[in-house]
Amino acid sequence: MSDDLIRVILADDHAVVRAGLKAVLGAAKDMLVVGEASNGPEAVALAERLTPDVVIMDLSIGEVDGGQATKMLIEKGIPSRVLILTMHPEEDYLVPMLEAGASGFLPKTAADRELLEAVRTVARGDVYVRAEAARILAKGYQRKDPMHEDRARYERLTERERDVLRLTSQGYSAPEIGERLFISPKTVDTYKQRIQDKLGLSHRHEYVQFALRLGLLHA
Amino acid sequence: MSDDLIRVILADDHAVVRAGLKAVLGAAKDMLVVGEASNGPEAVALAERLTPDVVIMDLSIGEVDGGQATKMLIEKGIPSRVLILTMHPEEDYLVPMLEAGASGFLPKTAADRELLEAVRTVARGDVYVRAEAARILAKGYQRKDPMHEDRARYERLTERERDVLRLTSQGYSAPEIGERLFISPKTVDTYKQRIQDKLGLSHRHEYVQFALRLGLLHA
DNA sequence: CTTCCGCGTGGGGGATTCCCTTAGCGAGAA
DNA sequence: TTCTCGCTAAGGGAATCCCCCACGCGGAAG
Repeated sequence: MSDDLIRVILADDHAVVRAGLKAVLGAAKDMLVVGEASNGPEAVALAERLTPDVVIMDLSIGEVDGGQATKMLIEKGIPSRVLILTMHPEEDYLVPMLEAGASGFLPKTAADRELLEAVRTVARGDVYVRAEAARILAKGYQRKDPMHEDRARYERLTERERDVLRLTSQGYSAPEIGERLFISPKTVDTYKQRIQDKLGLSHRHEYVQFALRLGLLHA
Repeated sequence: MSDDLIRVILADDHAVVRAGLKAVLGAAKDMLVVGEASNGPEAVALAERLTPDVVIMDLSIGEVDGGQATKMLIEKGIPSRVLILTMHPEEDYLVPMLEAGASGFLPKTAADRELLEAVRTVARGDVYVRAEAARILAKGYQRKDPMHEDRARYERLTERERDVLRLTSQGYSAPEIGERLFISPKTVDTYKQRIQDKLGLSHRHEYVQFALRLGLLHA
């Protein structure tokens, strides 16, 4: 196995990026690009067929993102390792990707030799994470929990309660919300009361902060 | 001039992307990559020194983005053409970039030959825009004006009025804002009245929408 | 087959907030 | 000086918010 070439699939929706990766990997004598995909499902199908050693995966490749594609690979039992290569900084995605089953994480700002080193590392079955990112692994779990708590509490809300939470955080008053949902303003009041009981949100600004954290606004 | 090589500078903070561009452009007999930069100021300095025919510029390259770097090139009177190459869709950035002085705009999803065609087009002094993006140019100006109007109106507000606008859109009530700014709730009322006079915002949800458009939230 | 609970729906009433008008004061411009 | 601009503030009626309570329905537990 150690004499064989490392077989690699590239999954990125940017043609220039794929070209760049092919150029870099092609210069290495111990690697071979055996396939390319421009979206998530394509990458999964290709990996299932070719069972490469490594899949180099971008995070934002169409509707099915790299994280979902990675999970699919794991669930299907495909033995390929996944190396996440993205323009997003480690802070936001490192931990979720490793949880999804990725074996390595590298920002696109990385130099060529770092990429080759990462590919070889994950091909060996090891996990590749940059030294600077090690701190994230230590700290990251602390600030991910409150986010998950928020999300979990939000999931416990009723459909109507979520409507009221969203609209209230957008600045609508109870009568205005009542018009939109075709219910009485007093009913809206009731939902606000329930939201307060369930989430502990009392003032309106807490609604806004909560909605901002959950990404409920900007819609 | 038509016999000469098209001299190109690459400005992108992603090493792999630069490698990819070099690979693609290197395959073309009529082009030559004469320099690389990984951030905006570096790109400007390099272009000033080498006066290439084309600068291929990414939008998000550090603190000084591609738009600012493009403006700097224009202001310094550097004769190089700028081709914006980005992962962002045309809808959001095409018009602002052309206004900033760019000669071309291409998403990174574009194929190799499209990139070469774009480089040759801007090197000739023409403007390169994809066919699908022509629609944006027709429609874009209609929806960019209100944005500029919003921004312009916001600039006309006084410091205190902006504070109240921001805090109100975050969901704070007049008494709460008064506490934060160390003024009376009634004074906050006054500012809200002025904001309504100047911006025509009456209901709270209009505050939120306005602040969302202006990017005042998420802070 | 009851009983119970979750969910959507509504009301009453006191406290609070909002909206609109009016106004004083200090600093810089005309 | 006089005028304008920005920051400050109050009064009062209308609207909203907050908290407690109530009803009907459908599914789950008993």
